[in-house]
Amino acid sequence: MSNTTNGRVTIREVAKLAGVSPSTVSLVLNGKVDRMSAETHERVMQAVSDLGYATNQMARGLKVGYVPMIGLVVPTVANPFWGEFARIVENAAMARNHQVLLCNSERVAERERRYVESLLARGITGIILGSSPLSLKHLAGATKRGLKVVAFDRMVSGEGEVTLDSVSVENAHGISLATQHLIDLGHKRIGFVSGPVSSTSRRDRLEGFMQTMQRSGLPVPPESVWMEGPPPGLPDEEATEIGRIAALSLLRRDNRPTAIIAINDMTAVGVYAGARELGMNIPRDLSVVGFDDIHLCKIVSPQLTTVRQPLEQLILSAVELLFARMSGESVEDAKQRTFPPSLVVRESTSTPGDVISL
Amino acid sequence: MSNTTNGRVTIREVAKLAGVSPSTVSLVLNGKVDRMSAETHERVMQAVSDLGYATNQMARGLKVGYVPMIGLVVPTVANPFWGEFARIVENAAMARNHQVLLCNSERVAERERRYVESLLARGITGIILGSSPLSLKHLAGATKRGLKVVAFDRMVSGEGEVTLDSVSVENAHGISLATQHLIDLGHKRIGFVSGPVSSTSRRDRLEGFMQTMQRSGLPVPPESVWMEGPPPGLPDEEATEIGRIAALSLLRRDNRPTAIIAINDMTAVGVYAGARELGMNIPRDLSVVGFDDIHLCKIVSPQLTTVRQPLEQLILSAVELLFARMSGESVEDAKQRTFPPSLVVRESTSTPGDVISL
DNA sequence: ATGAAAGCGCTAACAA
DNA sequence: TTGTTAGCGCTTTCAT
Repeated sequence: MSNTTNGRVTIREVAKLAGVSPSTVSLVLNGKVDRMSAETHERVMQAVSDLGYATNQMARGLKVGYVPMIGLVVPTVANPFWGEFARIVENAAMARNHQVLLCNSERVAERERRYVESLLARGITGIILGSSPLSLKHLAGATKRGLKVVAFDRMVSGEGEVTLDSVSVENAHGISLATQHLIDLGHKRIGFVSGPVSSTSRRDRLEGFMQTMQRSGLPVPPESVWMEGPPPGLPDEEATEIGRIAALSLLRRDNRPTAIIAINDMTAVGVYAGARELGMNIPRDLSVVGFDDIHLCKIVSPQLTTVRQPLEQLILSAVELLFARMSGESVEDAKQRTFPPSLVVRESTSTPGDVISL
Repeated sequence: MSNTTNGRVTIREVAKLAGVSPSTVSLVLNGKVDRMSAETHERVMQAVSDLGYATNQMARGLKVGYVPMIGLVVPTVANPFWGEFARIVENAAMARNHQVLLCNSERVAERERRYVESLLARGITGIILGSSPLSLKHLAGATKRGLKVVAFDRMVSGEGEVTLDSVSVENAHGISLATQHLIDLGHKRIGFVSGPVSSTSRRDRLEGFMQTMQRSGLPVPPESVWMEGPPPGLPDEEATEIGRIAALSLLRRDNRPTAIIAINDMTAVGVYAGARELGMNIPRDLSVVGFDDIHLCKIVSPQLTTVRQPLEQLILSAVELLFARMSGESVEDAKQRTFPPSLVVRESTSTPGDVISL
C-alpha cells in the first residue's frame, strides 16, 4: 500500500505513479473532471486506490480555510436525550462526509465560549447549538468572524444579541396538549416542574402550560410551578435530581397536585423517584407527563406519557439548514423552523384518585 | 480586536505589532522562552492578547504532523453508559487541551474502519476504543501507520492481530460478586443474559458466572444463558431490547430462574420490562442484577443492584496511557491495566419467594 | 537572543 | 486538457 518510509502517501506520489502533475490529481480528487480526458481520470483514480491515498485534511483545510467537520454543543451527552441527539447529528453529518466535534458545555457559558473559539481555530465553520443560555453574547465574536450556527432553542433577539437560525418543536403547543390531556382526565391541580427557565423552549413550555390552565379556568398557584435549579454540587445527572427534589416539595404540600408535567422526560423520571420516596403509586396517586419521548419512556415503569418531539426530523432540518449556510447559499435571514409535537399517551396518566395522605 | 478584513489574526500581525519576527512569536507561543529576553517575551504576550490571536490549528497541524484531538469510538452515545463514558473522556481530554472527535461505530466494523481512517487523515494520533468487535484486524493498517489506541475491552491477541493497551475492570470478579450475592440470598436457578459474546469483557463476565455457579455446585443449564443478538431491524436501544426479549424467554420456561444477572445495566433494565410484561414483581418474583452502575440504576424502580465499574478511574487511566503513548513515552508493550469492581446492593435483589405460576 | 528561510501537503489561478 | 507556480499559517533548523 504505502511506499513512504514513515508518513502517509501524498498527492505527489499519486501524481508520479499516474504520470501526471499534482494539480491534476487534486482536480480529480475534488471532482473537477468536466474537461479532463477520461483516460487521465482513470489513471489517477487507479493510482489513488493502488497507493491507498487519503487526503491530508490539515493541508487541505489550511488551503481552503475550512474543514469537513461541524461542532456540536450540548449540555452533556451523559443525559440520554442529548446522547440520542448527538447520535442523530453524527449520522446526518456523516451523510455529508463531515464529522462532529463533540462539546459538552455543561451549561457554562465560558466553557461554551472557549469551545467555540477552539472550533474556529480548527477550521470549523458551522455548529449545532443544542441548548444554550438565553443570551448568546458570548458567541457574538464567533458569529462575527463567520461561524454559522443553528440553534435548537429559538433565540431571543435582544439588543446586542446575535440573531440566528433555529429549529424547534412548537413547545407551547406541545405542553398544551399535555395539559389538556390531564384536564380531560379530570385533574384540577396540576404542578409544573421546570428547573431554571433558561431557554426559550423552557419559557414557551411554561407559557403553554399557563395559558391552557387559564383557558380552562384552573388556577395556577405560584407554588405549583417549580423553577429552582439543581442543588449545589450538582451530580452528573441534574435533570433527574431536579425532578426528584421538586416532586418531594410539591407533593408534601396540602392540596398537593394530582398531576405533574415535567419540562422533559429525564425530569419526569426524577419525579417518579420523588413520588416513590413518598410511597406514592403512579398513576394511581399521581399522574406524570414528560416531554421529548426518549427511548427511556418505554422502559420505565409505568411507561411515561409524554409529548413527542420529532427529534430526527428536527435534527435533519437543522443540519440541512446549517450546511446551506456553510455553503453560502442564501437563506432568508434568521430562519426559524418549527415542527409539531404530538402527545403519546402511555401508562403514567389516569384519572385522579383520592388524594392519599402522607 | 482583529484588524484583518475578513480572516483571523495571524502570527505575522502579532509579530509586527510586537516588533519581532514571526519565529519569535512562535517560540513564545510554544513555550520555548528559556533564552529569551523577558522584555521581548512580554511584548509578544501583550500583542497576542491585544489582537486576540489564536493559533490556526490547521496550519500548525500540517507543520507538526498532529493535532490536539483524540478520537473516541463507542457503539453509540444514545446508550447512557456510553454517553457517560463520552462525557468523562471529554473532560479528561480537555484537561490536556485536547478535544474529542466522536465516532459512533454502531458496532459495525467497516464503519469503524472508515472512521479511524478519517481520524488519521485529520492528524489525530490517538484514539480511545470503547468497545469493539473481538477482532481488530480492521484497525491493523491504522496502528501500523502509528495510530495509538487504548481499548476498554482487553483484547485477544490472535494471529495477525494487533496487540494493544487496554484498561478494564476485573470482569470475572465483578460477576462472581454478583453471583455469590444471589447464591447467598438463597437463589439456585440463576439466569444470565448477555447478548452476543462479542468482546473479551463479555466473555470474562460469562466465565465468572459459570465458575462461581460451579464452585457452589449449582448447575447451569444451557437454556439459562442468553447469548442471542438483538432482533433484526434493531431499534436504537438494542441493549434494553435484548434484555426484554431474553427475560420473556427465560421466565416463561418451567423451572424458570428466580434471579437474572444481566451483562450490563441497560440490559438489566430491559429485563425489568420483560418481567413486568409477565406480571412479575421485582424483587419479589425475580431478583435482577446489572453491571456498570450507571446513573439510571438509582432512578429506576426498584433501584438496581449492580456491579460498579469505577468508570472515572478507568477512563482517567486510559487517557493517561494514551497520552503517554502519543508523546512517545516508553511504556512497556501492550499494557493491560485492570481495576477492581464492587457490588452495590440496592432494591432489585432479595431472597427468592415462591415461584409464581404464569 | 532573535531572524531568515524552507517547507509541511494541498488547491487554485493562470499559462501553456 | 494539463502543468507551473504561488502561497495558506505555522514551526524549526540554521545563521547571526
